[in-house]
Amino acid sequence: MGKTKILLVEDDPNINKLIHDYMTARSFDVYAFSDGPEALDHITMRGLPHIALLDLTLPTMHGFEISSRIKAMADVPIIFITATNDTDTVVQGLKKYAEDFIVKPFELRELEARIRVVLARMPSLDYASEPIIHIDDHLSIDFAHNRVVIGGKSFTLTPTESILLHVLLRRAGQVVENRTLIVRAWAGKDDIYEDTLRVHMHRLRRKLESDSHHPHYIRTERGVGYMFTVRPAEGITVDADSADD
Amino acid sequence: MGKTKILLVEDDPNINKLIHDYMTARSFDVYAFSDGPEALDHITMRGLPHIALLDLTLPTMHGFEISSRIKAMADVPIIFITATNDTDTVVQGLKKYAEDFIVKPFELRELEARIRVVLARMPSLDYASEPIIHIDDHLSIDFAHNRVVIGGKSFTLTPTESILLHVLLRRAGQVVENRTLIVRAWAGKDDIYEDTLRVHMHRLRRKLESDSHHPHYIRTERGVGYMFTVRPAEGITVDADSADD
DNA sequence: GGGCAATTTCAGGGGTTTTTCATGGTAATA
DNA sequence: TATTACCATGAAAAACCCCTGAAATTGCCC
Repeated sequence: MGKTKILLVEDDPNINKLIHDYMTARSFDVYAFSDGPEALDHITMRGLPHIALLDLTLPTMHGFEISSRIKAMADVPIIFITATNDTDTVVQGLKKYAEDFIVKPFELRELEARIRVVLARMPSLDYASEPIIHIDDHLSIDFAHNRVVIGGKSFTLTPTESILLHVLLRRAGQVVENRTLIVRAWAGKDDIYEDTLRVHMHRLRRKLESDSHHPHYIRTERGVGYMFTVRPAEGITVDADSADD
Repeated sequence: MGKTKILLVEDDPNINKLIHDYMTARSFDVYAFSDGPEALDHITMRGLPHIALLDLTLPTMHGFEISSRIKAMADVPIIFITATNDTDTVVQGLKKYAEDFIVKPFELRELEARIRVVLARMPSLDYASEPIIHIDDHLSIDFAHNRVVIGGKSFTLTPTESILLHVLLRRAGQVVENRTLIVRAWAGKDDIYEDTLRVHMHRLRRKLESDSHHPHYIRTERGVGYMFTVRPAEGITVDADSADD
């Protein structure tokens, strides 16, 4: 597996170069841009990064906007870099979009430390590095374009479905609690009920499960949450035999 | 589910009270202390919080020290509150101990936002990430997937059974009182009778005892409670220490 | 505004889990 | 042995959770 990919969007050339050089020296792969559209184009072409560092005030597109677009594709962690210390902005950003917020001027060491903390909490990010993820012979997923290909057929995922699938995939083999799924897919909102989650899981299943009564990929853990399972070969060890109840 | 529990350690009475009152008003359960030892005692007595807010400079115990002790018990997320903006301290803290760092003076809204972000990105501090526990040659337990494998057969545990087994296992070799089991499995509810507990223990036994008349693993201590016993020599080592009520 | 896609709410049904209840068994005590 | 308190067990009722389709709502683009 390759290096960790950082998407950087910062219009001040000096700061941009500083971050780029420092992080590159710390053996990250840094893709640096000075405005939102180019960065989003890059994602469309080359796939998702493991983490995004976004300045807030940019020439044509606000950092929040970029963040929304990225989050509509997948659950990519975001750190905002900003010159303003305005509490409203910070709170709004944290509530709706970001995993962290760092205020200029800052030291690069601190930025690095914060990046690593965030990444440490986001397991299995290898999925984000390949433009197209091949789950097995039947299923492959392209998060940058919100598409799944299953048994030759191709479906478009809605933004919500996309995030849910991404969160599940990132923790493949572990049960992801309903609460966690809701928090990640509907960050900031507080009036989302489990019923809503169920409906979305249902439609996600309809797209990638051939037999929805015996789901192959997405498993329900009653009372807890859902789990993405990668069946036979690699993946997790679910003990050879399972006679089940 | 109950409220989110915050452990607060801050020796400045004003700030302490401010945070306590604000977070309580935002419907968190706040356990506030002015020094490390009392806070750690509280954990030993009353169980782990969902998140800890720690000041760095405290009378007898440094915030880093408290953090180490807590992290040694469980993966509880930590946010440091500090007056210093020293990068070395921040970096060191983030690297080794904390999920986030907030510098005084700060607005309570921002603290709340950061708490929520940290909680949202934690993989849930339940027993969801423990590895498979091998009790002996016949029995192994996988709490992450709520399953037991006994003599080649695999059974799924219901949530209640899972909790009960988990509590018993953590104190393997000791008798766990009925009342304790009830508090653990039905935290918050107050109309649970021992009869109910017995029925659940019965069904737990049916799943992992081959001869329910002569139970091998779960022993009844008449008038007191139940005890999980690991028979011969090389049983498992279930952490000697445990912090519960 | 009209149309379209996505989201959310709602309600029925099915299955599982939890709880209660009733009965018989077992250990301690006098 | 009789009594009492506690426990095991099965069965049935109640509560709960999830699936699913359909309708209502929202949001966006032309």
